[in-house]
Amino acid sequence: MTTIKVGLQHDLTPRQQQVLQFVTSHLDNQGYPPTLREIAAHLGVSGPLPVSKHLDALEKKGYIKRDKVSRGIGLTTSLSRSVSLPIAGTVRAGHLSPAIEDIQGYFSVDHLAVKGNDCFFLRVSGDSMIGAGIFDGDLALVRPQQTADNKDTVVAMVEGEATLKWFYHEQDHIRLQPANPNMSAIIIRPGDGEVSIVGKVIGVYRRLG
Amino acid sequence: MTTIKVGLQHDLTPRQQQVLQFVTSHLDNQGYPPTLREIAAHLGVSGPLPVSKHLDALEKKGYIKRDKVSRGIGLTTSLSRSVSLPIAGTVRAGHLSPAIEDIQGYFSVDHLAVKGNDCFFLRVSGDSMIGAGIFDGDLALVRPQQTADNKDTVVAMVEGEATLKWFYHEQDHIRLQPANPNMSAIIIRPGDGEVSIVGKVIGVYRRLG
DNA sequence: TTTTATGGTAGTCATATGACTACCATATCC
DNA sequence: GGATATGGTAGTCATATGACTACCATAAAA
Repeated sequence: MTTIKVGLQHDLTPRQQQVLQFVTSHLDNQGYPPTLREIAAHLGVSGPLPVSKHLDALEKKGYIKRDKVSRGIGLTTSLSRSVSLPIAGTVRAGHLSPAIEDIQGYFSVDHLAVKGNDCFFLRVSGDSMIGAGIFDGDLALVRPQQTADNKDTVVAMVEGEATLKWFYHEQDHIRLQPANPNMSAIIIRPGDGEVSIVGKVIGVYRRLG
Repeated sequence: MTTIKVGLQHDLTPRQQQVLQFVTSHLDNQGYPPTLREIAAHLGVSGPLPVSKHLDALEKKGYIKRDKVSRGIGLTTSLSRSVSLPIAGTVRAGHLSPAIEDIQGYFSVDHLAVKGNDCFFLRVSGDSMIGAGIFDGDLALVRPQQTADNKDTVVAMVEGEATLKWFYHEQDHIRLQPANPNMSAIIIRPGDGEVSIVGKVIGVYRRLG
């Protein structure tokens, strides 16, 4: 029971694990795969041939894909695919405030959590979405889009300011509903000012402890 | 203010954008970067020199990092590190249940969110931590540890089963407190059974929409 | 024992590849 | 007009690099 095996690659020999790990870390650090001789140097062996054998074994076992070109090593494991997205400033979710500012930093997230390639994070401030489990300080993953469906959590620009609310389109108006019983909804009717949906919140990340 | 440049690459010429996009897609598809001549062929130009110029421009603008080796192109965006962690099964946060099972999959998260290298994710089921903004279906990022401080959210093994609760050490007993007024705390006194802390919840990821 | 898989040394070879020179065209900026 | 940046053609060159041959050692399997 309960044993958590974190990438142990049971069917690999220790040497093959070493090679795979080096290739992976080289890709992480340099952005491109190592040459056979670079791997050889890391292993402490003298020629490219043993390395080539190990890579062949790794390919046969399905861990990598080789091409007959320089640095022609590709990881088949899409495990480690992630996307680094900018943290685009702060949204005041309680009271309205200047909203989205410049990029504060970057945060990586699994590519499966992201749809499209223009998503970004916003750091939430305020308690207006507390009922939706979105707290002050959380990172909201936002996908830019102009439309929204009812009950979507959206970032809406209202009179030049960004708000994080539930979105409801009702009859002749849009209701921006905070998930907090102490706060009241904002009703926007045509002509009340500029209202545009910046995007939809498709994920939330919170750090604890 | 307010301009969100999410990979829009405003400061790139169309040609430079083409190059960057090709490099990115080549990395996605092949797992390693293209050569200058492969990029040239894609652009429809005849020699490596224009490509080299474009890559130099991209490096100067901070989009890539070049090395003077074959395929020595690394994306700076992927340099912000992430870690792929296993999703180690399900924790029933409401009622106690068999707890941690085998690995369901993997999920990448920014390395800054992880302390240590033996963390893992648990998929939450149940509503017992709803007051802490941890909902059914959320991914809880767990750092294994034996100790816990008061008010920490922990994964505790109680009589062979895993629970997700707030941890309080009081006088002669441990109180595992659900963040849900409809549920009552579990009091464990020495001799009541095996109680061990599996780990502390250091992050929560939730997918919306 | 023989075979097979793993893991290694030493070295050769063809060529893929980055760097470079020389030159040109077209814009934009001051 | 002159300077500068972008974008390109044609070609050369040194070497990095994958593939290969020949040979060896060890351990496990048949």
